[in-house]
Amino acid sequence: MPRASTTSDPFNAVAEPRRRHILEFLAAEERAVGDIADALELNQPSVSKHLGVLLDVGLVNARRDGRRTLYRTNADGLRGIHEWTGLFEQYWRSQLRRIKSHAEGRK
Amino acid sequence: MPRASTTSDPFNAVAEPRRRHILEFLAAEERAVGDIADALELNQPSVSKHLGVLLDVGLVNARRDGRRTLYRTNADGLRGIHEWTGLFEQYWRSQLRRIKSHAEGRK
DNA sequence: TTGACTTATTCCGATATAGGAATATATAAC
DNA sequence: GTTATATATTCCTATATCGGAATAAGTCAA
Repeated sequence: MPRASTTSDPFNAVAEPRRRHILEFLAAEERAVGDIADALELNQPSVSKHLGVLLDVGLVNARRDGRRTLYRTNADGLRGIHEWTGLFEQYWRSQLRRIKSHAEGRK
Repeated sequence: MPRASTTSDPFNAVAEPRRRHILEFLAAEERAVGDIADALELNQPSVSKHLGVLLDVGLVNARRDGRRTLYRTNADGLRGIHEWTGLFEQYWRSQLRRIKSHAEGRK
């Protein structure tokens, strides 16, 4: 079986670096496809395809404006990932404590 | 070009649901491969392969104990993802505020 | 309508999977 | 040594990608 579809969930969608760049670029304000392509130095079809994936999993919103389509990051779609990784925070914290106390020469 | 290698970075490694389950299972304490396979109802070779990926990107640590190999989640490897998604927290917060104030009938 | 502009879609090729089965390797027990 | 146990690796197949090029589709202007 191949890897799960990127359209299936946000974890897969953000596994692609260019899609992360797009999400960063669209976080603060909506942008047209061409502007994204220019800013990130990608081909227009490539941008449209990545946006399609992000749209499918709900990580961006789209709005038509004349002949342009304006996209913007839907940050709420990233909360699930943030919360999942947050489950491990206690562990990396305690590990840091161990390292720290060791460096300080304490048991 | 295909998707980036799963061994290249944690984002790709956690895109696979079974690997996320493994990380959860190994968060609190180290476990042997067979125990993981039993608990998550996976075949042993499948578990070994997933652990190999997680080990390559530094998301687990391994330790030999007789004929067993004990693995444990290295939570620190997940901090990068947590921090990246955290960049968007201000946006989902402000969106929640908008929704909330709208629901309360305020402008 | 015709043409310009913007975005979406299709077709293609190359490749990195993930699972299953079988096998190899390593360690312990007898 | 031989056997049993635990884990890693190899080989195979099916499939989901990603990028590039070309094209289609939607929208506006004259």
